[in-house]
Amino acid sequence: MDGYDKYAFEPFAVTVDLAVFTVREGALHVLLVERGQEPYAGQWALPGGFVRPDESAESAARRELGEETGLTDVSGLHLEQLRTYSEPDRDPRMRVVSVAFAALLPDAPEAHGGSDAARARWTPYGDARALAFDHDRILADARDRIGAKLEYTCLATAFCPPEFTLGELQQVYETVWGTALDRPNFRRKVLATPGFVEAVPGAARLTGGRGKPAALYRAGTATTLHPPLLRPTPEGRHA
Amino acid sequence: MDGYDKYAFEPFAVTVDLAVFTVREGALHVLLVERGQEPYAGQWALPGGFVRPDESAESAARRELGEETGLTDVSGLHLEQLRTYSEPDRDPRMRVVSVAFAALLPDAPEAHGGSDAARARWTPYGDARALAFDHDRILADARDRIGAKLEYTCLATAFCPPEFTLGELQQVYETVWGTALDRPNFRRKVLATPGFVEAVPGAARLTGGRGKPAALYRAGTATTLHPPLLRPTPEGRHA
DNA sequence: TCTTTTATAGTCGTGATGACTATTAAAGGG
DNA sequence: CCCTTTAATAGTCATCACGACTATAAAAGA
Repeated sequence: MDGYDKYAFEPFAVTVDLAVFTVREGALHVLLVERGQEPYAGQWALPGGFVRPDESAESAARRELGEETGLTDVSGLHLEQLRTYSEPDRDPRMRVVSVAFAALLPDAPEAHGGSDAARARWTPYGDARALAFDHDRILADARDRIGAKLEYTCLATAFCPPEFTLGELQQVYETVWGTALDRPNFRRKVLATPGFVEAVPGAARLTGGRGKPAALYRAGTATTLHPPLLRPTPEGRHA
Repeated sequence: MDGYDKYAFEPFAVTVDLAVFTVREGALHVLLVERGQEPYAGQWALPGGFVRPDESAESAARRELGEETGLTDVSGLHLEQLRTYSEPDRDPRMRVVSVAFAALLPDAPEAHGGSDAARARWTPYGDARALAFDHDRILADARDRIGAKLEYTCLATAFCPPEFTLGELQQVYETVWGTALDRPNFRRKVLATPGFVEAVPGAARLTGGRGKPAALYRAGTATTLHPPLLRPTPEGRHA
């Protein structure tokens, strides 16, 4: 931070880009917007925008999250900074440094498109390819991070509505990781971790299903998982 | 990224700040520089500087790492992006967004101070307080991250010279975590993890010690620890 | 009523790990 | 030159977490 007058510094534009995830119909979906102008006009991109003079990147990200999802209250949603992308040529017009965020939504309300980008749409993760700028990489990094954090945090409940069944929670893991989990073992692990979930006392149950109704749970107060809930290893040795 | 012409955007200065760690004499040390000018003149700060027009934040961070440590070759050192700090008031003069990095050094060569900051010094982590700007927080975040990554990565070898004993490796863990570890158990765990370390075949040994000479090891090819090497939990339940 | 479906309960064996004890190989002091 | 100190290395043992199962319960639909 020394040397403000020793080195000239170029002014940068600073933006935020958001990888907004939800689990819909057993598949991981991500919110994309269609670009209306060059460069990459007509291509899909992650929602985002410029950081304004009076706000931090976190504030800008949450503001954009509200604008792009059309939700009126985004204060409780999980939003975390991923990393910053600053390759000199990542925007063909000018020097743009982008702070990337990942957001997790429980339900999947149809995107209505905010003032900034009217054509926002939920897209299955696998279909989100050939995005504008370096957004393919940002999106892949975001998914990697979320998948890894499921192992050692209680983050999975951020994908769930306020009350949920253990089956729904398990489906979050299976969807993000792309692997099947043993149901009794998953149940044992979740219930054995204090503060991960807490039972809804009213013996409530979920309607609509075919089999035995499932008990409802709420997210607990714990934030980390000790010991972690490791995803099954396709190859290699260990536990 | 839409709306380049809809919203005016303020130009930002973009800097990198580095939390450079090493283990020296059984204590975690961090590289600090003394500020020569306002604001915070005379106070200590993390080394860093402006990102230049033709380089990414990663390039700038590695360049600064070389300048501040005085090392001629920093290409092999561990350097990772932490997160970006962008509070509007973090620099009293202007809007500065800083991308923070953590770097790990094996040996602790006395800092010689580069062109940018002549007064770089290794400081015990506990003594690094009241730093300029928001560097107290950056430094704390950096230590948290490094400590957490020791659990599930092979990062600890980045603190060690090319050849090291298991005792030295254990001291890295104990120093960063601030806890004592059981030596036979640590040894069993490290050797049972394939690719963490590999024995130096020449039955080499470390000189200078008092007791039985220790075998030497090199860093292996593995990067992650499965299952992780969890730090002992002071409170609470689990493994 | 019988089958299907899903949630929940429990069992069993193995591997990882915390807490130890024992042995080996050096330095240093008397 | 022995004997103590120091540190590395080699075990042992019990507990716990977890993967792989099997069994039971409670609903919907035929």
